Amino acid sequence: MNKKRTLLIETALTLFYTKGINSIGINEILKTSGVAKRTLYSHFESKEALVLAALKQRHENFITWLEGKLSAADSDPEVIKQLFNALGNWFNNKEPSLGDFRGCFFINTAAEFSDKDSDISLYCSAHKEEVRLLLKNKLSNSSPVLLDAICIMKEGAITTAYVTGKGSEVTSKCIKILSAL
Amino acid sequence: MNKKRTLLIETALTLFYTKGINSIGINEILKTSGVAKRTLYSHFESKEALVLAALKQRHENFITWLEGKLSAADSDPEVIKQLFNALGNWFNNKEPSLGDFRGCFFINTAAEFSDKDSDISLYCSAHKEEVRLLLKNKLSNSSPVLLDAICIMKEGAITTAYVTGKGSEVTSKCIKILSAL
DNA sequence: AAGCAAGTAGACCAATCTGTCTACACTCTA
DNA sequence: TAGAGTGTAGACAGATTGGTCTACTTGCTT
Repeated sequence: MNKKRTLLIETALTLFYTKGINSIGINEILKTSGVAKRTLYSHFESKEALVLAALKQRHENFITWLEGKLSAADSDPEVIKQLFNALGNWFNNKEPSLGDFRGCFFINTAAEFSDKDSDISLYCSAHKEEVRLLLKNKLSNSSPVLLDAICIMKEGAITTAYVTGKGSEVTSKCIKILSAL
Repeated sequence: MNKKRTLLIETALTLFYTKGINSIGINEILKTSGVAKRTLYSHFESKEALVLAALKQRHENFITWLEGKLSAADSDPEVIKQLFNALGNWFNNKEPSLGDFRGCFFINTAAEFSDKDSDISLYCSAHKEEVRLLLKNKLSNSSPVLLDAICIMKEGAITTAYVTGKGSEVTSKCIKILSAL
């Protein structure tokens, strides 16, 4: 069934996200999941196919999570507050559905794959576009500048939290700054 | 002399930055630079040592470049304008001293190395700290919030430009947003 | 009960990885 | 002119990579 397939994707996603795609070999995914190599290659034609499946899984997890976090927000300031508070939780490992924080999986993956035209890089770009669209639909369409500001600061907050490790302070600063706009 | 050493660092930096550290083997650096393997290992005790040297080189290049770009700025709005215009040039490959744009070398490298306590990850974090310090010294110390905003938006702009490929529009948006603060 | 799909374990392959080592060549200086 | 220092070319080692293949087992369905 797709039971093994699902297990492989979940295992791959966890390992890829926590260690980086190039640092995780197929054999490690097999060992962790307990699945045989033959089975993996009957479900996925290559490691790249598995990577794409993991990206897709993460994308769905993230979008679902984000929609949930923003569902109660009914005004622009409320969207900002809910969004960055949720991000702050994530940075501090208080969002179990997103796993232990190690930056944005799509930014990290794009950093590992230099070919901009590869399916993997294109998927990372498309993910960001879809998150932007989600936020756009949540905001009053009166201020396109606010959408830009939120998206740019969101990326900045994630990157800053990951690279510098100071994730606790960043999000409240973002809320303060964006509220002043 | 340190001629070979310099050549190795420059070659390594270019290759690491354009392709990613885990995607570039020692042998490729040797082939490109024309240096013998024995020579490399007489100058650097491991690949990691070479990576650290390349990071240091990039750090110095970047700081020098940034200081040059901000030297004429004598007010906060001027700093913002010069900074993000310079970043915009970088994104559009108009800053030869920084090489073909492939995001921030330090963010990309941090994404590849998951161990936060490794020398490599620590160097990436320290680089961001030093850039922040440089900007702090350039700004009137009356507004700490502005410094935060600039730093977060800088990271967001770099990441957005790299992952989505839309680097042309981002920086002018940043200037507009920050000027409204 | 038969047969097929989906699984397992793991040997194997060719390539690539970092790093070591041998053997030799050049160039400066004492 | 002798020796030290720095370089070269590349074979080699041992581990690991993604991926293929054989031979066998399990479990569902008709």
